[in-house]
Amino acid sequence: MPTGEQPWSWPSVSWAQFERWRGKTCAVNSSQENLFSPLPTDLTAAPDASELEVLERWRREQTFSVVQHARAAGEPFVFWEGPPTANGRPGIHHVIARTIKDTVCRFQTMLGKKVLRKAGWDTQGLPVELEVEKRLGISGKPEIEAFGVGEFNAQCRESVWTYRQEWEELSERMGYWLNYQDPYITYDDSYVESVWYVLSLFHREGLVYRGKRVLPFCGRCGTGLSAHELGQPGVYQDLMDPSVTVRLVAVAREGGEEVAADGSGEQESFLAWTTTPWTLPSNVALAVHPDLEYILARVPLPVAKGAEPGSGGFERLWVAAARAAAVLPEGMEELRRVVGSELAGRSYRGLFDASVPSIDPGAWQVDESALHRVVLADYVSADDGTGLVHQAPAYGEEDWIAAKENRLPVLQAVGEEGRFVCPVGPVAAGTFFKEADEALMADLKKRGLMFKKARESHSYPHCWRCDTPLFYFGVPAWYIRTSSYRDQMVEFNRQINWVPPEIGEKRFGHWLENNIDWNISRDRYWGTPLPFWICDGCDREEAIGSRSSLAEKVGGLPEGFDNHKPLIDGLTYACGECDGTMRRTSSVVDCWFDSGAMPYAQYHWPQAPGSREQLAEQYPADFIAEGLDQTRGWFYTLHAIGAFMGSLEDTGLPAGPAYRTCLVNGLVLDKDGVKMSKRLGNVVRPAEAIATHGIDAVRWYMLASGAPWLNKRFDDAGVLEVRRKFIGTLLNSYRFFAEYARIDGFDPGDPSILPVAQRGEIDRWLMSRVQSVAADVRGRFEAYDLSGACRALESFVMAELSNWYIRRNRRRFWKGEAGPDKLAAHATLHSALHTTTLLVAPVAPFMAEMLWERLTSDGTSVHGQLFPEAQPAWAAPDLERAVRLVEDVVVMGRALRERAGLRVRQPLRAIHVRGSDLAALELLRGAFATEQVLDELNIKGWGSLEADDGQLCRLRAKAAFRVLGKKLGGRMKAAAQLIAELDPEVVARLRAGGTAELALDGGAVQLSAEDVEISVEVMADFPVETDGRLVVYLDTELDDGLRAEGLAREVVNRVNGLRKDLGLAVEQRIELHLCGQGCLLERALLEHGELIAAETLAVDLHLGKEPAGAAPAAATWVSFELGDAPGEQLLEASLNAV
RNA sequence: GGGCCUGUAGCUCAGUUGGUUAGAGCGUCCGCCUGAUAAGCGGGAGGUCACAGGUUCAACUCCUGUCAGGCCCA
Repeated sequence: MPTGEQPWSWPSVSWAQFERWRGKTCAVNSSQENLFSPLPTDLTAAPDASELEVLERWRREQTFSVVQHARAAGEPFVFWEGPPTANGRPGIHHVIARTIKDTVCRFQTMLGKKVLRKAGWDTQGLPVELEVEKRLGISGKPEIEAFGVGEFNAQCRESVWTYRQEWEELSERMGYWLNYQDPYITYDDSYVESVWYVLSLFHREGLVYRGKRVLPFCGRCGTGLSAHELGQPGVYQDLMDPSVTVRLVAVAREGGEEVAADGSGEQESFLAWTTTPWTLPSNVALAVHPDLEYILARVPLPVAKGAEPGSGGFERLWVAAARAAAVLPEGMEELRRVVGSELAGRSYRGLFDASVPSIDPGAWQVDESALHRVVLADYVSADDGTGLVHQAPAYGEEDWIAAKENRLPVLQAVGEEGRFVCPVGPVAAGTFFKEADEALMADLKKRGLMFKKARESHSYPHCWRCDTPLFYFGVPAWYIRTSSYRDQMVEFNRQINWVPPEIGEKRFGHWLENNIDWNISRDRYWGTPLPFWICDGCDREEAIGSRSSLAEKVGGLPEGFDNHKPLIDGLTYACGECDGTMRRTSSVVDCWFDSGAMPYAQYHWPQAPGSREQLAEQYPADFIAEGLDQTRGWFYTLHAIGAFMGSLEDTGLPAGPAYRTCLVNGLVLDKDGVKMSKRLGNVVRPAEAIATHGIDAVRWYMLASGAPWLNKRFDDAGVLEVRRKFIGTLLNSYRFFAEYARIDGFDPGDPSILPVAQRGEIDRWLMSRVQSVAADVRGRFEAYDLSGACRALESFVMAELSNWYIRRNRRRFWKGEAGPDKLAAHATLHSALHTTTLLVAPVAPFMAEMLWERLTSDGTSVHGQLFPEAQPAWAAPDLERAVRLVEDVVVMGRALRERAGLRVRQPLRAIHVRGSDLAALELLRGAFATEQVLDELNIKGWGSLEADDGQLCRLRAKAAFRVLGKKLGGRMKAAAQLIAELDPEVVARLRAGGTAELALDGGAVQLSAEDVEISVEVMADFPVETDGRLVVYLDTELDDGLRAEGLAREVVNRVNGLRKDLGLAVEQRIELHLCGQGCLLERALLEHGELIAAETLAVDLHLGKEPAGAAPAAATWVSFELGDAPGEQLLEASLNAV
């Protein structure tokens, strides 16, 4: 196979295999040996070994490749694999996501589509670095740099493959077909180069800017911490911190000069509260909520103990109305009350005179006149503090956002090492931030600006490495201006088929609507280096989109250059527009950008030859599926990058969402609904679950037990139930079929098999059901309703195929000689199993393969077949309706037998049915339904089968609320009452298509048949059963003839039990000796000998204990007591195989 | 603190554009059937559809709030 022609490469496959799989030559290995061969005996009890054999066959015959080749010309169905990190172990939660992905891909392949399944690995980013730090016993950026970035990155590159084998083994074992021959690996030079190109496009379009990012910072380690690190245990510790409320003296600004706020002579101040006094020198504004009420209060100045309050004068303070009682002393007087928005723009005097350096925020143009004013912010609340929030944007995320909106300057008194960079009042430059609090507070107190001082305990983050208290700090960062095309992303999101829809509308939709610019830089080592060079002279930026242009700029790449730090950091070149040198910014890219760029980078687009064509075919994705936690992760980054890429003409990509359908799965919890964790020891290891139950059962359980997006409790008992009920029943259905098909040498290609249309009703019923179920399941898979498809199949296999068809038709398979009816039974069951096998194949690939192998024996794989479609020619809606009716009647008949204490083996004379539904009665009267009802219930005939006669039951009407509610509205209740009271004659007239008039307030209403639901009400004084539509009762009177026949059936039952106990093969003929005592039993043996012989496969039946010495002397006689009265009817039986 | 999801029988889950006896399986008790079945069938017991309001002729279903569990973010 010339794989080189393909843009992807599969392991090579011989043409013979290829052709054989496509079914062109079936001769190879297609002897009939395998046809209908038994399933492994331990398959049900221990499926693991059998599944491994299927795997071995797939491996040997390279089934995956072969199927992929067979679809190479098919219409593409684009699936993208979200890359896992290989330095984490795969868990049971990965099994559900992979089950979903594999099921959909198998289904689409069975629709004839070409589905590439390129594996991917996420290999860069902080988690990898942390793992390596741990392994090396080093911690923090300074130690990494001391260790050597080159060697550190080499270790990272190695480390990501720690569990690669485990991942690949899990994928293979669970039947997740993924092309691991040619995966995308995010650290590959080719991948990185594509990411550079994508970044260069963002830069080219002016969407990249340098800003600041406020993040928790460890002054000792000199590094910011990620959200991930903040989530480490022990990070948040309770700390006693000062809790201070300070006065910020209000001033008016006139011509740039500060003047007192009003002429009263009383000082007017804003009160602000903080637990981080060290940020006060960096204060730039006060924030109030625009809608919150604030008051200006007149309060007495503090006085010495014992002095009269107010004797020291008064001051005026602004505070949120809701906080006044908590913050202000008693005796305050409210002077004014305003909403926050009215305070906006008021000025106050800074707390310290120090000249604190300001930094360039990058993301906005600073308005210097905005310094030390009141600004508005929605996040302010009156739950604590004073309702006026001190703003230090260099040290707070929310402060930073408010500063951006108000174009505030950013003051930064504390630098990167956590030390003051300038002297502030009593605090010397170089003081550690935590140690400055006391001095700053003393200074404020001395100057009368301290309103209240306390200490309180609160939860504060510490560095997980060195336990140093963290502080929030603005560090330089690169951003993509995603907010500039937010509306486009929102619009494209509406075109995505989210399963379930609310994720897209709400969780993802809201997130997009509140989109903020994407910080793409990380000050780390193991990642895609940002391809941005900056001139150290004129600050000009350039983005470099490929290795070749980099090589051109710097005059050739050094030996061993691998697209990563540290070598790339040394590559500089002359600015050309000034005398400066272009140097790369030191950051690497957020690894989420790597995975979000996989649609392009997985094909090394656009640098690789042919990659443009590949991308054009494989973009956008038809389908992706991952866990809910990817909403703000992969789902977002794919979308954010895709929306941008589609907007550029030169990419040739369509403007629209990057993926059309996104199926989201929930978490997998333990059986008690608790998150699995190593600590609790409740982690389910995939390998163990698979070894115990087999993967098919696990896959089926994952999909069938509730909607995929709901959290799933993984319970062994649930998997066991799937095995016992669904899988067990399907396999046993096959075992039943195969056993008799082999005995009879059934050949599905036998030309004398009757066409479906000429078979009996029960066969046509099953074929009708088969094709209905095929259509239903196909539709559900197409709509990504995977659990619905599983439920439909479970119910079909268990209730209809096995419990109804096979149970009702058993005798046709094992009784009598070959003939057209037996052949039809074989053909019908074969065909039902054949279709069912195809239908379950996407979910249970191993079981399906085992069944397919035995049902067809042509050497093909079920996974290369086409998915079944509805067969309109087989549809028999009347038969389907009839069987539903039969089941209703049978259920009622069995209930009546139960109440009368009459077991089913005892024949009864008659069953009577009354009903309101004339069409139903007509169907029941038909030969097919009659036979089914009478046979199933063991009754000789219909006693009566009629419409109600007003004696046994009465016709009743109930309002059809759905229909009438719309017409009548408020008069519904009255109408329902009147309809319930309608005379039976009126109801009969309605049923016959007539009309009736209802006298309602506000005018009479004409009723017709569709306005009511007609039922029957039982009036009988003897036992009947009803479902509201039919009324059933039995003729329970027995005569000796019926009793004798009942006994004959008991005899059959006992003899067959004997056969089974003796371990006789099902087709084994016997010689049977029976001896009965009791006149009824004797009569039964005489009258029903033929029945007994036929049902027990007795070729020779002898009655009596010593009939001419036919019973061998050594015969073992077994005796049974039959009948209701003990000892009355005694049976002795002996049998021999012949 | 914010956004979102979930809450239905002892357990696991269905429940259609709101429409009148809220279903299934497991478990449990009683009975039955069985020559494929580690299965199946019938019956019994088991429900304040988390709670409280509201809209409506009508609410498990729609709206508001509360509570509980979970996820994501802060």
